[in-house]
Amino acid sequence: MRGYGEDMGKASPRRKRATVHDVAMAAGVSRGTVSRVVNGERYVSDEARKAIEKAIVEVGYVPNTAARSLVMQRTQAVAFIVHEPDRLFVEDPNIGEILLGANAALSDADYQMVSLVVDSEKDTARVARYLQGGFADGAVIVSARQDDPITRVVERLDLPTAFVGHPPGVTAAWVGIDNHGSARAISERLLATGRSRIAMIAAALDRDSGVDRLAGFREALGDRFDPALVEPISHYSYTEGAAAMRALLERAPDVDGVFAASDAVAAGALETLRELGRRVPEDVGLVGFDDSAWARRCQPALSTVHQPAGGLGRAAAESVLAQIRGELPELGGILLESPVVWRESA
Amino acid sequence: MRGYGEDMGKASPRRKRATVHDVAMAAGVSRGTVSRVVNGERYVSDEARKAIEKAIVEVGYVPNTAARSLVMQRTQAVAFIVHEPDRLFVEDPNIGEILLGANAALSDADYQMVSLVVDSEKDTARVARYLQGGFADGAVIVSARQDDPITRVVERLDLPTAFVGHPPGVTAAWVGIDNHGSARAISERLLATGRSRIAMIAAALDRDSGVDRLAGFREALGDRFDPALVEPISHYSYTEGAAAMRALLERAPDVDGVFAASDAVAAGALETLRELGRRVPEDVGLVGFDDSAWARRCQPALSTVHQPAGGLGRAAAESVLAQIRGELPELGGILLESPVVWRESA
DNA sequence: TTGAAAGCGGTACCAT
DNA sequence: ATGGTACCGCTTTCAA
Repeated sequence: MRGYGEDMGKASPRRKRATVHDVAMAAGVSRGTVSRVVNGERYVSDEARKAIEKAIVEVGYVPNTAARSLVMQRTQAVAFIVHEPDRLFVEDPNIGEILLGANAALSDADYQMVSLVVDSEKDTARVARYLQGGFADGAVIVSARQDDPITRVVERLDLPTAFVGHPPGVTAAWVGIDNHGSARAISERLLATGRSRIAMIAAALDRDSGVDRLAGFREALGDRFDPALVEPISHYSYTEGAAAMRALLERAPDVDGVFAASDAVAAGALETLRELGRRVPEDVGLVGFDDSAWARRCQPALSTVHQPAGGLGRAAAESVLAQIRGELPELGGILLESPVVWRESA
Repeated sequence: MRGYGEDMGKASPRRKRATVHDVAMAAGVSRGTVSRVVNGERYVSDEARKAIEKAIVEVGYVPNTAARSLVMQRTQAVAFIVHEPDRLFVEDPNIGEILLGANAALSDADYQMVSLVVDSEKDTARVARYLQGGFADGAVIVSARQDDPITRVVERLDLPTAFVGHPPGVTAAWVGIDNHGSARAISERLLATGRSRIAMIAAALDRDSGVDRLAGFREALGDRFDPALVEPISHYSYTEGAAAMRALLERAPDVDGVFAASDAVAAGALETLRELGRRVPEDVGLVGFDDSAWARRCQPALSTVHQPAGGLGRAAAESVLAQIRGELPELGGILLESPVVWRESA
C-alpha cells in the first residue's frame, strides 16, 4: 500500500508522476470532477472541491502538458524564434531587450514563451517541424529572411504570427520602426553640423532595415549623395564596422561625417578612427542607429536613433495574442516611435 | 469529397492538419503501418512504404508533437533555463555563447532546445509547472540560486539536469570553471606588475562564482589583503562597476591595481578611471574576468581570464543528454580550462 | 452536481 | 509484413 506524501523512506526512486486518476482515487471522486476543479469551473460542491484540493497536494499532482495540449488543441505557449545569421545573435544587444519585452507581455497573459534559436540548416528544419506539429499557438519571429522555410511554414499554417521587422514579401503582421524616416532624420542632423563629405557604412542589405536605412540616408543627402562613399557590409557587426571604416578612409581620406547602420557598427568604426588618429567629433562626426548599450558606452557617446527594443517585443507578442483570440492582425504593420538622440559623437 | 493537395480553391480557410489516419486512408493501409514508416522501422514492404511516403506529401502530414510526447513519454526537447536577475541577462555576453553552445550540442543529437526565461515570480511558478508537466526531457540551468523553486523542482523530479555554474547546496550535475584558482592566478599576475595597493570590485556574492573569485583574490594577496579595498556590488554589471570604482577611489585614492569581478564590471570601472583622469595601465592596473566581447573592445584591451562560454553550454547539454540515456552524472561537476589572457590594461 | 465514456493523435503489442 | 486494438493523461459532452 502506498503512503501519502513524504514519509516513504529516503531513496525514493523517481516516483511516478501523479495523474488525475490518482487524485480522483485519493479524493474519492471521478476524474471529471477533478478536472473541473483544476480548471476552476463552477458546479462543484464545496465538499468535493476541498477533498480534491487536499488530494492534489498530497499526491503532488501537476497536469501533464502534452495530454492537455492534445485534447485542448492548444498549448498556451508562444514561440519566440531567433534567426540571426552567424553568431551575430550574441552581439546584438537589441535581441535581449526584444525577448524580454515579449516575455513580459506573454507572461502577463499567462502564456509561456519558448524561444527557439535557429543556428543551422538542421535547426531550421527541426523548428519548422515543431511549429507544424502544433508545438505553440503562435510565434514571434525576429530577423527572418524572406525565403526562410520557417516563414513559409507559418504562412501556410496561418499560425498567429508577428514579425519584428518587416521581411519583404511577408504578409503576416509585423511591428517595426520607420527605418527610412529615422535614417533620413539623423542624416539630416549630421548634415546640419556642417559636414561636407558624409559616408555611410551600410549593413544587412538583405534585410528591410538595412535597405531602408540606406534609402533614408540617400534621401537626406540628395545631390550630395556619393555612391563611392557608401561601404556595404553584410551584418550589423562591430568587426565589420571597423574594417569598413578602414576601407572608407583609404578610399576617401577626406570624409568628415559617417552614418553607421547600427551602434555596433559605429563602435567598430570609432575604434578604427581612433587608431588612425581621427578625432571624433572634431575631425569626423559619427552617428549610429539603435541606441543600444554601445551608444552610451562609446567614448564619445554616440548620437543615434533610439530603437524601442523592449516595446517592439511587447507589441509583437500582443499582436500574436490578439490573433490567438481571433482578432485580425493590423494590416500594414505597426510602427513604433524611434526618435533621434543627440550625444557627443557628432 | 475532398480533393488531394493544392487545387482546393484560393481562400483555403485554415485547413485542418492531416493526421496519421488521413495518411492511412490516402495510402490504403492501416495507421500502424503509417506509424512504422514515419518512425523508420523495419518490416514494411517497399510497396507500402512508397504509397505512404507519397500520401504523406500529398496530405501534408506532420506528426503532432503533443500526441507523440504523450504516448512516448518523452518530448525530445531539453529546456534551457535562464534565470538572470534584473535585466542583466541582456548585458551578459556570456549567456548568448552558452546558449549557442548548448543548442549546437542538442541539435547534433536531434533534440530541440527550448529556452525559457525567468524574469518574474510569475515566470518562476509557470516554468516550474511546465517542467513538472513533462514539458522537456531535461534541463540546462544557468545562474540559478540555491533557494530557487525551479532548482527544487528539478531535484524532486530528478529530471536530467546540468547547471552552468555551481549553486551551493545543489546536488545535480554541473559544469563550470575554477573561479577560485583563476581569480588567484590573475591576481598574482597583477601583483607581479609591482602594484602595492590592489583593490577588488567583488560582485554577485550570492553566487558561487562571486564568492570564489573573491576568495581567490584574497588568497593571492595574502598578508597584503585589505578588506577596506574590497567593494562589493550585487551584479556583474557595467553600471555598478562604474559606481564601485568611484566609491573605491574616494575611499582610497592611492589604489594602483584593481581586479574587477567581470569584464563588464571592469569596463564600468575603466570609464570611471578615465573620467577621473587615471591612466590605465600607467596609474592603475586593471584586470577583469570572462574574456567576453568587452575585454577586447575596451581601450585599452583588458587583461582577463578566458571563460569558455560556448564550451560550458555544450558540456552542460552533453551531460543532460548522457543522463537522458541513463548514464549517471559525473559527481563533483566538470571543470573546463580558464586561462589568464594578458592584454594591455595591466 | 457528478460519473461514465468518448476521443484528442499517436505508438506498440498481439495476432494473423 | 500488416491490421486491430489498447492506452498515454486529460477534457468534455451526455445522462443521471
